[in-house]
Parts: sequence; structure tokens; C-alpha cells
Amino acid sequence: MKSKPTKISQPPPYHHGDLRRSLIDAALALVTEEQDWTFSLREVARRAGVSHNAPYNHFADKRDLLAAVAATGFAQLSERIVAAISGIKNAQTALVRSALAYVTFGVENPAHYRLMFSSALVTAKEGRPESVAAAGADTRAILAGIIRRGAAMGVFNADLCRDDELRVSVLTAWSTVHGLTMLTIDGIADTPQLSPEEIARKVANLVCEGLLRR
Amino acid sequence: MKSKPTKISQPPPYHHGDLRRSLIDAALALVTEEQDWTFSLREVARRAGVSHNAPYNHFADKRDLLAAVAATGFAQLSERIVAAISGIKNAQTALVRSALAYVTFGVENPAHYRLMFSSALVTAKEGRPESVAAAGADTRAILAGIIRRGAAMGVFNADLCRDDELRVSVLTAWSTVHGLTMLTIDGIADTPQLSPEEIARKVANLVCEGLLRR
DNA sequence: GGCGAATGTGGACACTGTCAATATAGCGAA
DNA sequence: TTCGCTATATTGACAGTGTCCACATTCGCC
Repeated sequence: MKSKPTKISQPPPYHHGDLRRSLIDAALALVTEEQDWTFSLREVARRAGVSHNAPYNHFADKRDLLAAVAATGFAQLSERIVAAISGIKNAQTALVRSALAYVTFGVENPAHYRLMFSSALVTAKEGRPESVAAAGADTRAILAGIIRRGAAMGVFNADLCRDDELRVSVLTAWSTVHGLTMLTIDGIADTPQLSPEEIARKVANLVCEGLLRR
Repeated sequence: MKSKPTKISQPPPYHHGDLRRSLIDAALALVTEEQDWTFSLREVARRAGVSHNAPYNHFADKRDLLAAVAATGFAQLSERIVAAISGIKNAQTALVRSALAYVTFGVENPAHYRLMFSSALVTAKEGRPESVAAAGADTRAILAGIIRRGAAMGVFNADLCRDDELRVSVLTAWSTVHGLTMLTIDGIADTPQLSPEEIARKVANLVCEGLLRR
């Protein structure tokens, strides 16, 4: 997994190196291997080759570590969406493509995706961790941008230029892809013999109908 | 909470009475109190007034108990939807009302709703417990019925009479309400000052647009 | 060099899910 | 009734957990 070091490899900046990063990586690996996050914090530490208490120097909690993993998930998801729509002019196409990218990410990383929205991150006092909420807001902003542009260009309903109408549309679109992703991941989507991609395309088109100018 | 007993109250059928039911009730109470399901099985037993091992006579696992709680959730949700659309002729109205009932249930019972779709119920070998899957399928069948009727009556697109098209539409509708419920529960829905009900109505109408005959 | 802060270690504690062995209560057959 | 079987509940034990504490090491900076 290492890229060949140019000389000897950089001197580790601290005792371990970048333990914080290592812990996040190890936790993510465990999430994908076990398809859940019931693994112990101690197991994460073992994988990173440190004592069971070392993680507490970088994360307040097990929850705190999971939150960091979740935040990276949103970042990856945003990247995928941006890549999927780069260079596409047509707003409707862009919306469908982004929906496709969204669902695909979820289907390819089911446990990671579920973690991103898990209540395991939620504190009674603080609610969802700030970092995760921010990362999620970034992703939503991308969706909002697509719809706003479509409305400005006259492809979608012109009402969508109004801020509150836009918000509702974004919420609708996000709800649909989020729900579809969840149901698919959970194996609940009663999809006949269609692939997740085909399903996502059909669903996205259906939602677009509701947004189109008429 | 008890309905007044006609005589003295029924003789407990076994050592405890209906412990299975008591455990489910206690667990559900804990879910709503703590807004998650990280409580211990032992705590559930304590609440039911039995030893920490008694639950194992009725449930194989902690997971098994949670699955039972989740299944009751689907049953309640189905009830609510059926009640919300009883006597309504117009298919579009019925669809919007059912969406409203759906989201409302989720918003009123966030932790319970989340549990119903939680990966905490999933086994590596078995996947989602049979009982939960069945209860979920029942709920979906109700949605499907509404859409099918609407298509038959010519309110929705006639293509929806075809089974595969119907399935996709049901999936779309369910995805949207499920996603909306989740995002709302998570406090992620960037809703301005609209109540969850108003939001749900708007979103439902938006989706209906895509289903309507044109 | 030396010092304070950052980082990592080992030990401890209460608590968990689950297993095994044991007790007890209900019930049909004799 | 008594016997015995089965379902149900209890007690005890075990390994493993998250997290707190006191202590050790190492870094960067004066």
C-alpha cells in the first residue's frame, strides 16, 4: 500500500507518526470489513499498533472517532458527485448523473454510508457532531447548486429561484436519493431484476418530472 | 395504563406472566427515553423485574429483542397509514395523506423509526430478521395499493399498471418519504420555518407531479 | 541542555453480552 | 395424588469493553 519512499520515508512527526490518521484509516477498514461499527475501540488501537488508551489523545470518545470516519465519507461523496457532473451543461442530465453517483457511492460503501447518517454519532446534548453536520451541508450545497442553475437556465420551474422553493426542491431531491440509497442498501428495495444504477436512473427521472417547467 | 380488570386480573400464565411482551415494552420505553438502543439487555431485564438471563428464554440475542421492537414499529406505522387514508377516494389525496402520516410517525417516534431500519438488526449470515422484513413488506404493500388504484382509476400514469413500472414508482415514493423522514429526524433537513407537516405535504405533491397522467 | 506540553503506556473499575449449571413452577399421564 | 417432563427463571462465571487515572516517554522550543 505504500508509495515507494523517495529516500527513507519521512521521519515520523511524533511518537507514532500520524496516529490520528492511522486510527481513522483503521476504523474505516473495520467498518468496511465488518459492515458495522460494533468493533471495539481497542481493536482499532491494536490495528494501529498502539496501546488501548492512545486513541484518547486524539479523540474524546469512540463516537468522536466514528464521527471523523463519517466526515471523510461525506467528503468522498461530494468528490464523486462533483466528478460526475463536471463539464455537463444540461441541468436535468446533471441532476440525474449526480443522483446516480450518489446512490452508487452508497451501494459501494454501504456500511460507511450508513455510518454517515447513524444515530451512533448523536449526543443527547450536542446532537450531531459539528464536523459531520458541516460535511453533510457541503454535500447538500452541491445538489442545491445543480437545481438552482437549472432553474436559472429555465430548465426547471422558475419558482425554484425563490429561496424557500429551492430549499424544498433540494430537500425533495436529497430525500429521494437518500431514501433510495438506504432502502437499496438494506435490501428492502423490492427491485425486480434491475441493477441499482438503472433503478437510480429511473427514480431520478421520475423526480425530475416534478421539477420540470411546464 | 391498565384497562380495569374485570375480576382480579388474569392469572399469570407462567412464572412471570407474559415476559416476552413485558420485555418488548420495556425495550421500547428505553428506546424512546434514551433515543437510542445502546442500553443494556440487563437494564431491560431489570425493568421487567427479572434476572439478567431471563430474556434468553424468549430472545436469542439482544438483537433479537430489538428486532421484535422494530417489527412492532412497522405494524404501528401501517396502522397509521391505513387510518389516514380510510374512506378517501382520490388517489392523489390518498398518496399525500399517507406520506403525511408516514413522516409524522417518524418524526413523533424518531428513535423507534431509526431502529426499524437500523443495521443493528442485521446479521452477517441472515441479513435482516425475517419478522422485520415481513413487517416492512406489509407497509410497502399499502403504498403499492394506493398507487395501483390511482393508476387503475386513470389519475396516475397508466403505465403504472404494468408490474415493473409500478414497482419503480412505489420505490420512488417510499424512498422519498423514507429519506425525508430520516433527514428530518436527523435535523439535517434544512427546512426554513416550515413545520414537518407542511414540508411533507409539499414534497409529496412534488413527487405526485411525476406520477400524474399528462 | 532542559523544560513543559504533547503523546503513549499500563493498570484499574464497573459494566456488558452470553454461556453453563442449577433451581423452580406448571402440566399431562399414571 | 405422585411422577416426571418441559418451559421458565436464577445464580455464577468469563472474557471483553469504554473510560478514568497515574505514570513514562519523546518532541519542540527557550
